[in-house]
Amino acid sequence: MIEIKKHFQKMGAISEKDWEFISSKLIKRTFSKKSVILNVGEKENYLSYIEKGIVRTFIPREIDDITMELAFEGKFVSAYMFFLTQEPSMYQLEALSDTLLWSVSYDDLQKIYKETDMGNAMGRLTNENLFLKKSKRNLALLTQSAEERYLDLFDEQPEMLKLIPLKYIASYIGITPQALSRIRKRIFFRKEQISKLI
Amino acid sequence: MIEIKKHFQKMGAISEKDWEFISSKLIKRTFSKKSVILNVGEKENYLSYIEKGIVRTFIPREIDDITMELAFEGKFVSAYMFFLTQEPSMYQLEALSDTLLWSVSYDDLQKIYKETDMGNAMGRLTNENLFLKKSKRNLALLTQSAEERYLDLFDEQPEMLKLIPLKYIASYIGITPQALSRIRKRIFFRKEQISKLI
DNA sequence: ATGGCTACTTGATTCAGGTCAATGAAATAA
DNA sequence: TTATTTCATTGACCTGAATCAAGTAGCCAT
Repeated sequence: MIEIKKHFQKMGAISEKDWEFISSKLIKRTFSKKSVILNVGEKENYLSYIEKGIVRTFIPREIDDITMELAFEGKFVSAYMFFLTQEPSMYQLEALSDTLLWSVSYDDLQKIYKETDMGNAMGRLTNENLFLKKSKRNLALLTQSAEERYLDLFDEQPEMLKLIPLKYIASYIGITPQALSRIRKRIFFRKEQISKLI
Repeated sequence: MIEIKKHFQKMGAISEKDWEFISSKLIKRTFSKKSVILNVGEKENYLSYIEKGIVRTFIPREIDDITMELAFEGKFVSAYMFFLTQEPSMYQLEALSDTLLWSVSYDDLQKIYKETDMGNAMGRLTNENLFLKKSKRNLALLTQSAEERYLDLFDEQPEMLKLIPLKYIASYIGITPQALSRIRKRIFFRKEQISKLI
């Protein structure tokens, strides 16, 4: 819980009183590897901070899921779109490894917004960050090839990606596992060609 | 300016004092059709409410621009990603028709956040809406075909789209004008077939 | 250990959409 | 009004990634 406090303090000072109120609303939740955190059709009642683990957000489909998000330690996770609207979630959330979350419920978050001084400012800044993240993903989907998106993802999350099956990564960058396999092969051969020249 | 006040009042009550402060920061800006509102490389200093007109946000490229957003009357517009980071904008903003904006500068908005009671709450809610919009676009890009995206856009913005050249719509849904032309033809022929059956 | 999953790779084929090029139709300027 | 640019359509061809199908390799679980 100390971690999450630090996260907020980076955004601006929190009074002891506010932190006491906020922390009293945080619920500790644990999930074992491969367990479901949220099912499709359910209401997303939580916004959660990942203390430990990896969470995949996806739209389940018969043949091929669509991975919307891969979230790592130190980040927030939620079917946030459905958390905000409180409509049934189209997304499923799943722990890709043993996971520890600190979660705040929708109602409690509204209380935090109302009753703490920093609540709305924190909320605004958190939303700004989420907006930036979505915007970047959007930009990538519209301007980059699948290969570029794969290489960028690798730059950003080198170690974490090793822990995630390739099929989820493929789905996240918007292609099939087969296509990713071919892209990886192509990248590998290019690297070989270059190393021969040296 | 009355319109924009109404927009905020929908989100929650504003005190007269706060509204006075906020409205004193609003700058009226007008742009004639086809004029540039923001150039690439410039700092995006404004978040603007569109009282009249249509604004296109795009990444200019030699052959084909990439249209990131089409914004209509009653909505906010900004190269918001670069407004938030205050980094040079990758986006260009252009008026597709004669346009009237009410703009607030970055510094003034920070003052509004600090000095009004409702500022952060408004900011949070505005950011939530922007996040939802981006999320929906993301979802559409990942799950729908170009044809589906075109039909959906048509459902959402039937009259406004008539005022926009097809090439911008094509670019917005992520395809070339040629591809859109073929999609439209296909849709048209399908409609003909159906009407023959009746 | 071994039988059954699941993940990954590879090949063949198909398809949506891109690219290049030409033409017609509108809008804008002279 | 006519000239010029811009926009939309159409055709021929190409390409990246999807789909279908088969095979291999690692990973549990009994």
